[in-house]
Amino acid sequence: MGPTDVDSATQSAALNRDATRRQRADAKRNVVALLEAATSVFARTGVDAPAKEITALAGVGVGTLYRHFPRRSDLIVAVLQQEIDACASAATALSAEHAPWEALTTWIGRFTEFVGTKRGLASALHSGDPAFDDLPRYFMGRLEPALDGLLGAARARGEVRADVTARDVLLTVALLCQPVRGEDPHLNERMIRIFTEGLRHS
Amino acid sequence: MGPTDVDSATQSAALNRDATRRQRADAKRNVVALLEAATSVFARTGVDAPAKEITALAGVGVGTLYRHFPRRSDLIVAVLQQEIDACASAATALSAEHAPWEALTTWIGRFTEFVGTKRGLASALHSGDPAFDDLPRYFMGRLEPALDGLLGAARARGEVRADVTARDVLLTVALLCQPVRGEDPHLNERMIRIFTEGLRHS
DNA sequence: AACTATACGGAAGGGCATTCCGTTACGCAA
DNA sequence: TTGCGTAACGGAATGCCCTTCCGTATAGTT
Repeated sequence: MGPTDVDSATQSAALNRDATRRQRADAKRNVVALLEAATSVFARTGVDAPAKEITALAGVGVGTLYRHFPRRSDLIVAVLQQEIDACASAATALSAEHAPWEALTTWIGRFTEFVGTKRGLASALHSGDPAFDDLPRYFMGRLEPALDGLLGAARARGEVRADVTARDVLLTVALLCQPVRGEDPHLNERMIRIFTEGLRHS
Repeated sequence: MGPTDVDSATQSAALNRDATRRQRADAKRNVVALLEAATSVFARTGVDAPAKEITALAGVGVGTLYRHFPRRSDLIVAVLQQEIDACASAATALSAEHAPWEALTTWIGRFTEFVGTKRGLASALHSGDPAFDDLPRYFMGRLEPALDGLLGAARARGEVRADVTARDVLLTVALLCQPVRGEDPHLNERMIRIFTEGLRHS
């Protein structure tokens, strides 16, 4: 995690502080520590991990966590921001390098890997919990336009049915990425491949 | 809910009591009250509803709930049993009345409606929580053979790709049934239709 | 009517999320 | 450099919910 990422995460976490923004050095350090701890814990235990586990690893009190990330989703968004952004920009790269259909399927694979790796991201995204309201917003805000480009190109060539939106695909794949207990981990890839196949045919 | 259903639910709840099974009348009454309350609460709040809400509606103590349904899934299974069974037997009826492909897609529609209506069933089905272990077991035990018949018939005619199992389809559709906050409710149907379309094409 | 196993109810125990507030220490200004 | 105002800290306290446990009540039998 480079310094740039940290800065942007810090800014998003501590939303618009007033003009004379004096962000104290210790506060900044703690935000970084929390983000690193959360990244590690989310990867291991999933996004539902107890808050205490994160604060313990970061070496701060729970109060500090809640100060910087009032809602759980704030923390999750901050952790995932970089990865979501990377995924979004992969779309433009792919569309430059590949034919539309291939770019589309490759990107879906990339996206699948991303969501599937983040335990619980998908279910958080679709949970009814209002605490996660911001996550889908950010997620969609970045990825919908990205996918829309790929989808539009393929559609223009008649390679994709016309009645499917980027939003549809994003939501579907996100749903299909959810790991199923006791099932072959490749199940999800297979399901997504079948769905993708369905995209061609009206 | 007829007396037959109650009996079967009661039996499943109080697993193999010994030969001289004396099920007390008050116990039976309470089981019925709990099932009715749970049905109502699940429909309103979802399967994650606090246990207390159910016991309060049933007019019993929490201890009574846990006696009859030691794990949460026991209660959910009991509530859903009839509907799962109905869905399973619809499969044989459909395969008798329709051509394989049509029977298959019709049944998937039926199944979609069933899962989609039950708030939280899908996520309970896929939650990591070991308390729900029995639900997928029962669910699969009943529905996998049912769907397998439909799928096999369609596959025999070359109307379905060979590399897809009943289990795959069941899990996928169950995932795709999950309602997404703030999205068109028809989204799910649409996603499932696209997936189904993908089933035809290898 | 007495007896016994069954079942009841809710208090107790424990975990986790979130809030609150007395204490700490950063950073500016004199 | 020193002192002050305030951002920020930490963790105890609160509250919700799940689950267990056990003293009490009662159905059903003799």
